[in-house]
Order: sequence, then structure tokens, then C-alpha cells
Amino acid sequence: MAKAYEHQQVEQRLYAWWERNDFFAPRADAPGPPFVIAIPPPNITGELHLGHAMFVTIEDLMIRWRRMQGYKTLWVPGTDHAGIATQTQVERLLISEGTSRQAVGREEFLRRTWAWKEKYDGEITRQLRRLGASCDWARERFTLDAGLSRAVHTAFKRLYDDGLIYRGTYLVNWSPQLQTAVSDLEVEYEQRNVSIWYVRYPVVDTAWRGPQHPWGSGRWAEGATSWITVATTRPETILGDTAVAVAPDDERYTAMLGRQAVLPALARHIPIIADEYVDKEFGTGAVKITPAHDKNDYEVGKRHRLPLINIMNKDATINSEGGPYAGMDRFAARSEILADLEREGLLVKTEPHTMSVGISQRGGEVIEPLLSEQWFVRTRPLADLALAAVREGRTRIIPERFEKVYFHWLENIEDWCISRQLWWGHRIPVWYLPDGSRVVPEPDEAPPAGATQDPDVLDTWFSSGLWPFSTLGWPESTPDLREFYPTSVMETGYDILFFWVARMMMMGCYLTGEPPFHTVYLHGLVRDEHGRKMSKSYGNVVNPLEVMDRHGTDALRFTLATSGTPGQDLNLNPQRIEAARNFANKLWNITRFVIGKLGEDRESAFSFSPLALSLADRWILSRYSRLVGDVDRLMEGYNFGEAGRQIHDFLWGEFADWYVEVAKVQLEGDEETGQVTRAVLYTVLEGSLCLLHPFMPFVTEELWQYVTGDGSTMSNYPDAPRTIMLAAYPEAEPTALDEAAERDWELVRELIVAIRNARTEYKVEAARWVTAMVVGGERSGLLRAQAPLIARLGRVKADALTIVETLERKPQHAAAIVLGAIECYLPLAGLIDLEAERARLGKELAAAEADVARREAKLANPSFTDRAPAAVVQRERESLETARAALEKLRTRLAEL
RNA sequence: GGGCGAUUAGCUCAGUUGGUUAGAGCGCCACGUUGACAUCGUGGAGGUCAGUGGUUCGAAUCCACUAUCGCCCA
Repeated sequence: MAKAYEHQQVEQRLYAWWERNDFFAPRADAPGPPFVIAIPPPNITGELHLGHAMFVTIEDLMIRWRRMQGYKTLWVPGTDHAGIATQTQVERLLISEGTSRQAVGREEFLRRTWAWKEKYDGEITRQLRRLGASCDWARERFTLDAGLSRAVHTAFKRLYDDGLIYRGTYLVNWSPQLQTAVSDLEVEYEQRNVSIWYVRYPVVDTAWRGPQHPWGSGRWAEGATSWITVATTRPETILGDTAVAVAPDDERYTAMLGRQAVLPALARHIPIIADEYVDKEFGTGAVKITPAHDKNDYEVGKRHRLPLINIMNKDATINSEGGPYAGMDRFAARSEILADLEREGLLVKTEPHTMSVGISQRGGEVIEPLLSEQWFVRTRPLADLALAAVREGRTRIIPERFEKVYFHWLENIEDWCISRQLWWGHRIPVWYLPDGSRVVPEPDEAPPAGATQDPDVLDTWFSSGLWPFSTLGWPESTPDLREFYPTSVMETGYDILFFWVARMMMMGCYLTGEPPFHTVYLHGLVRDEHGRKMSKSYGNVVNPLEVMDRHGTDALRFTLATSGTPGQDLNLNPQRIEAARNFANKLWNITRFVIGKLGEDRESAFSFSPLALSLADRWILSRYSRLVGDVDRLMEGYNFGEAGRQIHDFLWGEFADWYVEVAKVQLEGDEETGQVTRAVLYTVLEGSLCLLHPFMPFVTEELWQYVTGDGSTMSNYPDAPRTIMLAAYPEAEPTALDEAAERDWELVRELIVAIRNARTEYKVEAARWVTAMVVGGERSGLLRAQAPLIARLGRVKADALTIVETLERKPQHAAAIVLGAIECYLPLAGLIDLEAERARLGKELAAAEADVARREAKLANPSFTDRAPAAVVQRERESLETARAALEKLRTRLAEL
């Protein structure tokens, strides 16, 4: 074995070996029930980022753990066509080649995009392999595969036939840059500092019937005598105004109600109406109403049967309804119209204002509410099913607090706009006949002759919503669907709870009749070490591939798994990755030590007599059993991070720091002691590697192969090739706990630490082996039995460690150690300064006095002794006894000096 | 405006149902010895658990309020 762990020599080789041996596929001979995860399919455009690393880490952890437990595990991999993102990238590519989507045409564009997909799709799946993902690549799916496309078509048809999909002209979120409608979720809101303009509209009265001069002449409003002033952040939409509204109880405007205002620029007469929607406190209390360009105005318009006037083209330029501004971009039109209002004396004032502006999630441009004919899903009935599944506990969300978020969203959900004016995606399976009627054929059915298909495609999330069952063969009743659906856990980031999880729940509940998974586990976002979002512009992006190159996949995975808690954002500290890398190396070296001691013989490692176990043996076996139980409980509760930390702490802080050191001593003993020691080393190490395997798959496999040699029979599958992947995950055995051994060893350990501490305080060189005299009282027997260990680990000469029950004459020039009822003296000729020793013991005495006083007070309180559990009171009594004994010893010693 | 989360050592974070002296890694100080490991070892310093009030025999942990930061929804 190399002196240090070299991940470069191990990871790729092992992954290839695992994959070649088909360890990732569900085994027909698995003794347990299915455990299934559908991967959150990465976008084919995607570069690997820490979000991917995060989900692979947790999902692979669950899959490997359950697989070792004997579950019939299936992790279905795949990728998402990511309509908008992919189309945008390919368009950019075309533009760089001096052409465009429109120039090459739909057919060629799709051909190019498929070619692009073939190229990059493999990239991302290679990177998932790099992360150690043990998913069944034979079942890999892509959302545009024939099978999944058929699922999409079937789902559409069912929802359509059931009246849950409809087409209509409504106000939708329009992305002028992408020239497509997007859903509510694809709009992000951002607080922006903008201006609010106060514009006065002349009101028709007996003196003034409307403008007599052209717009822009400066005399347009000449003669007007009454006015109504509105405040607006979007003056360009004046062109689409069809009313001015005021609050019904606003006395300032009562006289205006029912009269007509004259729209600047277009001279259109529009009514002044009263509506509850208007906030008297805001602006002037009068609001311009543009039903075709604002969601709230749209509602007002509906209530008052106002006309809808669309003033914009698809590219957000002003259309012919805009009179003099026709053809201008929306922002250019704004400037122009403001200048003209000013000239006409209609602009009263401008104020700074903050408001939230809808921004396209993809393009980043301002989203335009636009009237447009689109396809929608009627979500209410679907949302009710999805709500019921969680309310009734058929699906559980972890952490639980997200259930409230989920409920709130689904309770207030609006219809879902599913059509996109894109080319890359599932074409909407609707054909139009020349007479205008619509047909949605069955997936295998030919569309009627002469019919033309709807040109639009479906929202990417429509197909993602089917993912957990479409990947298993739905709508066919395939063997996979029957065996592996519903899936077990949906693991993903909380940021796509609405986008994806809620939609899978809706689609799954409706189309398959049951929720698509019994548990939703949401992880947090990975941020940089100071909690900032990683972004290219900040330059704080951590590239997982670079991390894996430098420190290995296991280091990255262990860090991601153990740095945080479920659902909580995680600040990734690079030093933690190094620490995890060091942990892998530590394991490597522990194993190097153990196999060196085991020699070639593994057989003998499996049997030993419990009677021959030393205290340290019993202690480490008990601690190991406790660990197994704790890990089991934590993993079952989805507390993977805590489980990983405990395995780490045990292996490093107990097994390596103490038991391995003990083993070195025991291995110098007689044949039987050596034999037992080897067996304990083997048992604990082999089991711990198994415990750790879901967290650090590569180093544990490599080491497990070294440790077990050819001899292991630990597998659930005796006929399969030997791999830790199929070894049995350790199971808790409560009978293996040995509390007496843990307590006794603790005393021994404390004594050794105290001796080391005293040595350091007196600056005894490490190379110098000292003399020690232990006064053990009742614990003398125990300490005597452990004398060789105490001597070796405390660096006391073997023949100079005396253990007595009592001691009449205590050495003068010696450091004194008091540990409860036991004392230890280190005669350090020439090193002991009596004054310093008195000062040191004085400090300890003060602490001991405080300790005793505190405990006495506690026990003197009858409400404590009456109300606290007996075990707690008992423990307190024992502690008090120990503390008193220590206090007594310290007093005596100080008196002696 | 409504909701959620966070606040624990210099830094990044744990702390499972309330129960001895609140832990880890990194960083810091001192010292390096043995054939597993300097990617290491040994010992140590470092905390008013954001604040206030409450519940309790007992609170980092439960409750209320406040402050600061962050996120989601409208």
C-alpha cells in the first residue's frame, strides 16, 4: 500500500469496475423491498455545479445505504431537455455562425439542437459518474425520448379530455426577449428604484369637448378647464388606457364619477369609474386603467366591461394602436411620450419610487403582461389531490416546515400557462382542421388529413412533472412501473419545491392515482464560505470538478454530506474539504496499520472468545455497537450529516487515537491476546468502513478490499463478486453494549491524559520515561490490570509504575494528580518547584470546591430530588461523592507541601 | 404586508426527545516520541450559546417579545 491515499489511483478504476459488474442495477435476488429514487434530471445545457454534487451526494448515500441493507434499490438517471435554456444556447451558437433560428427553419434548428444534445448530454452524465453516482445507467432516460414523449402526449390528452386543459386569450407573462409566454413561476420580482409620473388628463365638460389641436403642438389641451391627475410608473401604457378609476368613497372625486377623461396623445374618451381596487392613499387616488397590460387593471376591466386594447407587438414595440408612437420600443416610447406630455403641459411632476418589477428568470429582461392566446392547465382539481396526499401523510416532506410552504402555494395556485412559443420541446399534440375545430389524437393515432399541428411546445416542467413514472414506462403497465412505482424518496433542492415537486405531485396523483413518492427530502443551497450565493460575477464559484481533481470525490462528498443539516443552506468552507481529504488519508493509514498486523490470515479474524477480551477490547466493541445503533437511528431520521460526523469522530477520536494505540501494546503480548486484538481490529474496522461507505464510496471500497482479502462472507449476495457495495450494512445489537467497560475505560483514559498533561506542564521531554505511583483505592484492581497500557500511553517506565491501594508517605518532590478518588504522583527530580506546584493545586482546589458546592446545593434542593428522574439524581449523588473525594485529596496534598 | 430560517469559540459549523464541566474541523500557543499516518501526534488557550422576559427542580434546547441578517410568498 502507498504511504498516503491517492484518489487518482482509485476512483476512476473502481467506478469502471462497479459499472462493469452491474452493481448499480436492482438485483432480482434482493431480500428486501424496493427502494427507488428518480434523479432530478440535470439540464443538458448544464455544467456540473455544486447543486449537482449535492444531490448526487445525498441520493447516492441513501441508495448505497439501502442497497447494503438488502433493499432492491433503483436509482433512475436521466437528463432534461430544458426547453428555454437549450434553445437559447443553440440560438446563440447559430448567431455566432452568422445565421439564426429563423433563417435555418424549424426542422434544421431541431436537427442542430439534437446534435448539440448528443454532444453535451454525455458530458453531464460522465460528471455524475465522476461523483460516484450508483445509478442504473441501463435505465437512463431523456425527457424527449420516444417513450417519455408518448407519456407527455398521453398526459396531455387525458387532461384535455377531462376538461383540465383549455385554450384561451388571457393576460400572460410575456418574455419579449425570448418571444414566448412563461409561467408565473418563471417571473422573478426585484425591488427597483424607478420614477412615478403624475399626469393630468383633461376632463370633458360643457366648456371643453376635446382637443382642437394636434398632439405635440403644445396646444393640445387648450381650453380644458377640469382635470384628473393619475400617477403611473408606466406612462407608455397610457396608449392602452380605457378608464380612470378612483375609490368609491373618495369624496375628492365624487363629482368626477361618470364623466369622461380625454386620453393624452390619442384623444380617446374614457370613463371615470369607481372601484374598490383603488387605494386612496396611493398617488393622487386616481389610477389609470390599462386592462391589456396590467394584471390588476385586467381584473378591474373585467368588472366594468372595459375594452381591452393591446398596444404592443410580441417584441414589445408599440403596435398600430399606439398612434404616433407605433413602431417604437416600449422604453423609447416611454421617453417620447414623457417629452410630449411635458410639452403639452400635462406632466405635473416626477417622483422617485420603489416598486417590484417582474424580471424574466431566463433572460433577465422586464416581463411584459401581454394579452395572448395560450394553453392552460386548470390546476385547482390537481392541486387538491396534491394537497390531500401530504395532509393525509401519504407523502411526507422533510424538513417538515416546508409542508406549510407547500400548502400555502397549492392553496393559492393559479392556472398554469403551459404553451411556449419555442421549437425545442414537446410539440403540443393538438391539430386544427380547416373549419377551425381541434383534434387531440391518441399517441399512436394519425392526425386527420389536412389538419395542421399547433406550432407551440409545452413548458419543460410539464414533462418533468411526469418524470417519476414516465421514466418507468408509464402509460404502459411495464414490469418496472409495477415494481418500482410509486418511488420512495424525491430528493432535491427546496428552490424547486413549486416548479417541480408540487407539479410531480399534481400530475402523479391525478394520472397514476397515487402520490409519486412517499417522502420528499429537501436540501439547502450551497453558498460560498461567507454565505454569499455563488455566481460568476462575484468570482466565488467553486467548481466541483476542480475540487475532485485536487482532493478527491470522497472529500467533496463527505464535506457536502456533513457540513450542514437538512433543508438548511450550507456555507462551503474549502478548509473543510481539506479536512475531509485528510480524513480519507487517516482511514488509509489506519487500514495500513491493521492489515500489517493481520498478515495474510483473515480466517482467524472471525472467531474469538468473549472471555479473552481485554477492557479496551470490550470498550471499543461497545462503542462501535453504540455507533452502529446511532447511525441507524440518524439515517432512518434523514439526519445523514450527523451520522457522518459520528462515524468520523468514532474512527478518528476513538478507534485511531486510542484503540489502535492500545492494540500496539496488546499485540506484543501472548498469542491469544494478539489473536483477540487482531479480531477486534478487523471487526471494528471492517464494520466502520461499511458504515462509512455511503459517504465515501471510493476509499472505503479500496480499503475494504485490502482488509477483507479473499475471506469475507459478509455479503447479502454470496454469489456476487466481492464488493463493499453489496456487503451487509452493520445492524445494531443492543446486547453488545457494555456500559461497565465504557465507564472503566473512561477512568483509565482520564488517568493517561492527566499524566500526559502533568508531563507537559512540567516540560518533561517526550523522550523521557518517568516514574509514577498511583494510589488507586477501590479501583486498584482495575488499574493494576491496565498498568501496561497506562505505562505505555503515559510514557511511564514499565517497571517504574506502582499501583497501590493506599500510601502512607507521599513523595515530596512530585507532581500530584487527583482524579476523583484516585491520585497519582510523578516524582520529577529537579523539575518540581514546590511553589508552582502549590499554586497549581490551589487552582484545582478552588475549582473542586466550586464543583462540590454547586452539587451540594443542587442536591439540597428538595424539588430537585423529588422531581428529577431517579437516574439523574443518582448520577448527581455519585458525582458529588467523586468531587468530594477529589477535594479531600487536594486539601491533604496541599497540607503536605 | 404575510410566512419561514439563522444568530453557539477568531472562522465554518454540529449539538437527536430539556439533565454532569456546551463539542468538531480550521486557525492560535507549546512540544515532537514508537515501523499506520507531518494530509500526523501530544498537551493547552479560547464561549454571558444575539438580547430581554417567562415556563421548569433544571434551558443553547420549550414559550413570548426585541434586534440583526437571509430567504419565500403577495
